[in-house]
Amino acid sequence: MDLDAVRTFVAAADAGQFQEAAAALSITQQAASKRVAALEKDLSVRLFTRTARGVRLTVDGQAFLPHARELLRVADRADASVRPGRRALRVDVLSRRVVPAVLLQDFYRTYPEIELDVVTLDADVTGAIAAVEAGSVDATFHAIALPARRVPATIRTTWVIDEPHELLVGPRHPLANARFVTPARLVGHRIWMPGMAAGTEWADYYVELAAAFGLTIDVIGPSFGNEVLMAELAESAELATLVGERSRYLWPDSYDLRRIPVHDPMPIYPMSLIRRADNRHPALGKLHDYLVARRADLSGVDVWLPQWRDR
Amino acid sequence: MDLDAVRTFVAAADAGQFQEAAAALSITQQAASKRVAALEKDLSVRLFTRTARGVRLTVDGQAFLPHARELLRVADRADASVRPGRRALRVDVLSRRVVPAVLLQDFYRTYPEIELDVVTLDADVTGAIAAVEAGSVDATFHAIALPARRVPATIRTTWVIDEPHELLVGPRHPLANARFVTPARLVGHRIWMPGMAAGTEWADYYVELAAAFGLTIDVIGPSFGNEVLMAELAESAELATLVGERSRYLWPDSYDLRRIPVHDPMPIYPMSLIRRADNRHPALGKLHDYLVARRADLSGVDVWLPQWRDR
DNA sequence: GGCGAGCCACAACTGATGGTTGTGGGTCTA
DNA sequence: TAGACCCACAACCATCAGTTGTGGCTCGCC
Repeated sequence: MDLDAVRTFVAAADAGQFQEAAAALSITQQAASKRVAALEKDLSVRLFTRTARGVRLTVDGQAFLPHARELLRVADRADASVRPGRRALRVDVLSRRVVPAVLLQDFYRTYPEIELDVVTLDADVTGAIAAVEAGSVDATFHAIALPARRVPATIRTTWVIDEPHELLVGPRHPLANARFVTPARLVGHRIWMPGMAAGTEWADYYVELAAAFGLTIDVIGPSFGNEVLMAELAESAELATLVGERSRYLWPDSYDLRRIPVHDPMPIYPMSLIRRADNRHPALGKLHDYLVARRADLSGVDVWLPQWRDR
Repeated sequence: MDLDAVRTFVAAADAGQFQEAAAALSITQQAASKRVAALEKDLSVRLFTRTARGVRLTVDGQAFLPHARELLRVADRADASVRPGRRALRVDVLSRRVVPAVLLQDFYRTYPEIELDVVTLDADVTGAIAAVEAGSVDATFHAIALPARRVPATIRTTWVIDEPHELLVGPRHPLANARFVTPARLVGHRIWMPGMAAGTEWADYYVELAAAFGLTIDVIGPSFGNEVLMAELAESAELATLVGERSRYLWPDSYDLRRIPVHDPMPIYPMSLIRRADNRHPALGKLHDYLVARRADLSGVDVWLPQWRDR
C-alpha cells in the first residue's frame, strides 16, 4: 500500500473527481487515475464507481476512507515526531518504570492533545545534559536538585519531584505485615539492589542512604531482569528492595509483593526537570507547570535527602 | 514516506541489524540499507547509528519508532477494512445522526477491540437489503419490524430498536416550557420535516403519524442542511420538528433548542437489524446480542406504532 | 438530435527508482 | 593476524510512476 496512492484516494473522495484531486496534488489526471487503480489492484477491491461526472465511492471505498484518513494523520504525526522545528515534545527518562515516566503518562492523560515522545537515552547526567543542550531532546529528569552539581548556563533546572521510597518485600519477609518502617528498623536486613552499576546517580543515592543509617544495601550482581528480581523477592524471607512510591514494578500482579512505606525520616529521591533556557516549545512550559503543580507538599514531614558531596 | 521503508526500519530496530531484518523481509542487506537510507533522507534525520556489530537507534529513531509501529498497525487495519474474508464488521446506517449510529458508537465503546466500519449506502430498504444479500455490508437498520414487508428467505431481521420521538422547539415556541406533550396537543401546530423525500420510509412514517392524530406535518421544501434547520427552529415561535430521542441533532450547542418528550401515546419508530442468515461474522453476533440487551422495555407504556399498510 | 463540455481510461514513451550482485572497509574475536 | 560479521558504495538492470496524446462516455444545452 502506497501512501501517495492513499493520499490521492482521499483527495479524490473529497473532490468527487480525479481531475480536481490531481490538480490539488500537482499531478495529471491520468497519474491520479493510475494511482487509484494501483491502490484498487493492491487491495483487490473497487474503491470508486466511475461516472461521466466524476467518481463516487463504493461501499468498500466508504469503509476504507476513514482508515485512509487515519493513516495519513498518523503518517503526518510520525513525520512531525522527527522533523526539527515542529516536532513533538521529546523527553528523556531513565526507565519507563520509574516516576518521571509515570508522571509523563499522567501529563499525557491530562493533555491528550499534546504530542509527546518519551525516549530513554541510556546516558548519565552529563550525557543527558549534553543531549538537552544539543537539542536532541527537550527535557530530561535527573537528581541534580541539590547544590552539589554545576550545570552549564544555558541549562535550566527545576526541582519538581520528591519521590518517597518504599520497601518491597515478599509475604514471608518479617516486615511483610508492618504498616510502615523507619530506616533504623531496616538495620541488619538485607536490601538488594541488583543491576545498580556503581557510579550512576541511583547507586550513589543508595550508597549514601546506606551510610547514613548503617544499612546493608547490596548493589552487587547483574540484574537478570525485573521478572527474576520479583520472583526472588516473592520467594525470599530475607530479601527486600527499595522502590519509588509511584514506580511501576508490579505490573504482573502474579507476585504477592507488599509495599511498606518508610517514615521518620522518609527517604526522598529528588529529581529535577532539566531543559534548555531558550527552549520555547509550548508543551515544555505546560509540562513544567504541570509538574510544579503536582509536586507534593512535604513541609512538616521528616524527610531525608542525599548530599552527594563527592560528586 | 514509504511504508516499505518504515516496515524495514521497524524490522531493523527490532533485529538490531540490517542483515537479519533484510532476511525477514526477503530482500538483500543492501536493499534494506538503501530503504532506511532513503527514509532517513526523506525525514532528513538520522535514525540509526551504524556500528560494526549492527545498528543502534538514535534519539530520533527512538522517537520515531512508536509512530512507525502505529503507522504499520493502522495500515494493516486499513487493509483489513476492505479485504474480503477478514474485514471488519460493516454496518449501514441511514444517517450518522440517528439512533442506529448512536447505538453503534455505544457498541464500539463497549467493545473497543471489535473492528467496525459504519457506512451510509444512501439506498432505500430494498437497495439496503440487496447490499446485505450481496455481502457488501454485513448489516443494516430499517423500519421493517412490522409484518407488512416481506424479505427474502436468506435475510434475517430482528426488531431491536424502539425509538421514542420528541418535539424539538426553540425558546419562543408556545410549547417550549412544557414538561411533555401528547400527540393531541400538537394538533394545529406546524411541524416541519424538510428534506424528507416522499416515498422513503421516514416520510411514510410521518405521513401515517400525521394522519393518525390529525397533525400538520410539512414535508415540503428541500433541506438546506441541518444547520439551517436548527437556526430557523431556534428563531421561530411557530415551527417545531420531531426527532428521535437519541438522535444527535444538537452538536453545536449554540442553539437554545429544547427537547419535549411526547407521551400518551408515545410515537415509536421501530427498527430492525437486518443481516444475512448465513453471515457468521463473530462481531455480528455480538452486535445483535448487544442491541437486544439494550432494547428498552416498553411494556405498560402507551405507545403508537405505524402500520405501513400500503407498502 | 447533434454538439460541445467535462470527465475518465488506455497507449506509448521516458526518466527515476528500487531491486540485484559485487566489493571494500571497519570492528570485534579467536 | 586472520577470519567472521556487518554496513556502505558502485554498477547494472527491470520495473514503474510520471508525462503527453487520444478516444469514449454521459450529460446538458442549443
